[in-house]
Amino acid sequence: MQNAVMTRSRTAPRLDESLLNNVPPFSKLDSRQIREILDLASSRRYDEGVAVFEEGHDADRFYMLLDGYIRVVRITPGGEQVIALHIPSGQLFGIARALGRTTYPATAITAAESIALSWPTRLWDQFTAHYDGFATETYKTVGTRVGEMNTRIMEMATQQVEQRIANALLRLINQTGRKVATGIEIDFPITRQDLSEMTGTTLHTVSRTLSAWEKQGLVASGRKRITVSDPHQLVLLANAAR
Amino acid sequence: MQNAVMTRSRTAPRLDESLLNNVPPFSKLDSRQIREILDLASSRRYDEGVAVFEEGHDADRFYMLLDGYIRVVRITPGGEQVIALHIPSGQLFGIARALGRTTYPATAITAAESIALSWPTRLWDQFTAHYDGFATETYKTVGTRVGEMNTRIMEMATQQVEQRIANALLRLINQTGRKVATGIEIDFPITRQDLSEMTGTTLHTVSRTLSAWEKQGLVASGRKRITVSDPHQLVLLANAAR
DNA sequence: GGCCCACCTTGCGCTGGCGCAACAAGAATG
DNA sequence: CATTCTTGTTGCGCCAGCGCAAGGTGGGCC
Repeated sequence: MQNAVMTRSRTAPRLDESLLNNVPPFSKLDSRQIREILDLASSRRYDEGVAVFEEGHDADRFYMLLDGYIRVVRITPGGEQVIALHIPSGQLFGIARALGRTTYPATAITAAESIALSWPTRLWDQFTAHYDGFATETYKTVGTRVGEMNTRIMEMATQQVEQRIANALLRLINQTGRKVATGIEIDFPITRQDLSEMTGTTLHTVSRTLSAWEKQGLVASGRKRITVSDPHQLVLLANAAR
Repeated sequence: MQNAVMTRSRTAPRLDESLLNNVPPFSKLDSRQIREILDLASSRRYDEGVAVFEEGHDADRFYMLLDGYIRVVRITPGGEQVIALHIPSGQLFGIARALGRTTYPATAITAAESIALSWPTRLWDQFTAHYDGFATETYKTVGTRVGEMNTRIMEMATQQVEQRIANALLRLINQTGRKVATGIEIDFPITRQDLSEMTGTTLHTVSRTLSAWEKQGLVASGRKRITVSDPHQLVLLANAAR
């Protein structure tokens, strides 16, 4: 599964400081500090569908997604996948240390071709101690993700499948949407199967639901591609009382 | 809802140091440090069914549960409750700061009569900076809870109602079980409704399921009381392939 | 002791969504 | 450009679990 094409920064030209300038965990730092951090980083490109790290393995590195998208997944004993989160570029991931863990709690798979920086986990304490705002911002990230998980639990406990799919789509276009002529498109390849793994249903039901919405002009979709043309209507659907 | 009976430590005798001696976030501290921490704490007793703090309110204090049980709940716009977690004694809660938040993300309700210490949130940074192990241990707590939430998402996405109820029961007896003659009893009052709010189903289905298990001798239950007599069998049920 | 209220049980009919199955339509590969 | 693979669509039958409704039971309170 792992792809052979990769580049370590040690052999490549120095990374540009602008990469981290506007990224929350590093935004309070001055140019010298960012230089230090970049010099310690490895940079690497990942093909689509490749695992960056896997659930249960030693958390020996933590990551910062520069470009692309990451899907955080868990596999049941029975082999079914569940998608826990999507991570857009500009965010840290694989930060087991922030949760007091020594192994990764889930698997990270690229949803599109991606580029990520990474550092050895032993630098984590150094980062939190020396770099102003790093700790605070990472805990905010954790907090946001916890909030998202919480919301999903509520949705799964109380909502109908149709509402859950609507909510999942809305979350995706909020986090990773790209404006196009006909609406907002999800900016990485996503299958019905993926959506079903995000909402705890089957690809059949997702397919049927999207077909129905397409007929109503709410969405336009094709192979691995979904465009929401009427977000407002989708919000109404998502909040519809049972 | 809030109960009138309460005691602030400031007016009561000094709290005993043994209270925090074996509690993970404080276990590495010496007697002098524990004294300092206790002198800053307020202690208070809560009746069963009382809200300690509420979702969305300013996170002005953080808490340590000395005795009793806490239910962490969220309410949907439609008014339905979902139980996110149970917190047993000896754990911190209301630690919005550890998630970079300024408001509580959920409501904490006592599941039984409880006693908790609390400190103003402005002391949080002081605690994490000065007290060895405090930060590490609290992030472990966060990590554990994130793991639990994650597991619940997986269960809700992939398992049948019966398995989810079995898993919820097993989690409860692991965290808060008390050995009795006929098995392991959940150590605080719990209704079918509560279980349904933990598993995303209805009290009817929970009632039917428990009745069936009772006939098979797996559990014994009464009003607000559940005893698991055959945990092993329950584990088999929880893991049963669809 | 008797009333009331909160909690629990159970029967019955209905339906949302699943599982199966067969097929369609691009994309990728040689 | 033929073949194969992956992804998406749709019809159909079925059933787990829900909603409704009616009734039971134990505890707390006047």
